[in-house]
Amino acid sequence: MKDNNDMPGHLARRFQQIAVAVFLAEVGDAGFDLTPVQYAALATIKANPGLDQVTLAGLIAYDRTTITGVIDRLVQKGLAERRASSRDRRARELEITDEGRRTLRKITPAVESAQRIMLRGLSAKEGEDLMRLLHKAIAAGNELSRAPLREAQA
Amino acid sequence: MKDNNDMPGHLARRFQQIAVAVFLAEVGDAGFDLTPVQYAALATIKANPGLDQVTLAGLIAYDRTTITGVIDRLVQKGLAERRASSRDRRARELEITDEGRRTLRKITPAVESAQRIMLRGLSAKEGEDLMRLLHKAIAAGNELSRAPLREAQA
DNA sequence: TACTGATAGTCAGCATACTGAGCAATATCC
DNA sequence: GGATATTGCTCAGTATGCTGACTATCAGTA
Repeated sequence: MKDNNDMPGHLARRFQQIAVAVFLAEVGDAGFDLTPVQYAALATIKANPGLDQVTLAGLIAYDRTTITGVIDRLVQKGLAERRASSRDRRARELEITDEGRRTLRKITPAVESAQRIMLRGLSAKEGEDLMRLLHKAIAAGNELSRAPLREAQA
Repeated sequence: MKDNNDMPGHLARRFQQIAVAVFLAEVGDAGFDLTPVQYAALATIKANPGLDQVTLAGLIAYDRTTITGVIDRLVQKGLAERRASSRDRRARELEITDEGRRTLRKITPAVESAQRIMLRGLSAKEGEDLMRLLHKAIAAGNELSRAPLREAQA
């Protein structure tokens, strides 16, 4: 019988599990309390000032019902702001705060360190291969989840 | 600046996200309501009759606080049973039911189909490479999460 | 302009995952 | 044998991530 540990789905779960643990440990050691999900959202808000929640969700492949809570927590920590949009009264425009910018800058080393640690069992070439293969598999499966990656609108 | 989508942690999250969606879709289409996590637990109970919860958790790298709820749901669906252990009154022995065995047998094609679909963007060799690299990275990071993989005790 | 459909966001509910705490039972050490 | 440490399990609390439903708003069209 095929072992669970030989199924790609199970490997995906374990790699993600380790990745999250490593991220939280590194960022925590650096003195910050930010999850991988919150980090990605904050970095994307910084890179796309004034974007709305649906666009943000698309850029990082989060479900729109998940992004609500993530932003709630970023706002509550004073790292981001949520404003009503002037062009579309349904939408909320997101901005990073100065505090958010400071936090992003300070945790960057920890985040980069975490990415290295998750690949520490692999050579540089193997790490690149893994990234490339994950990219390729993800691109092919992008539309299969409820929260696919979406390019920003022009 | 490095894009989120080039970080291994983010790729891990996306691959897992797609893997879960594909699994639920395939198994759901086959007429069953079982999550990837519940499937792995049930298959492992079947392969190791009478094991206790901590051992089960170790075999599939789940946290011990997570396994409680997973087993609750398997028991509630009539797929597994939880009995007091005779040797250790703290422990619970787990058994698969006939219904659980039937379910496992019937959903196997859907589970296998799901594993193929998650790799559909890759050639056979690329799929093998991805599995091998994930294995290697996971082995090196095993102890970094709160729920590492553990071999069964002799 | 009124109708229709689509879109932005939220909410309730459920299932992972984890932290940290606690209880009961077992194992170990003196 | 009794104190101590460890182990198996559970629980409360928090954070993703999803389904499905709902409101408010917008866009397109008859």
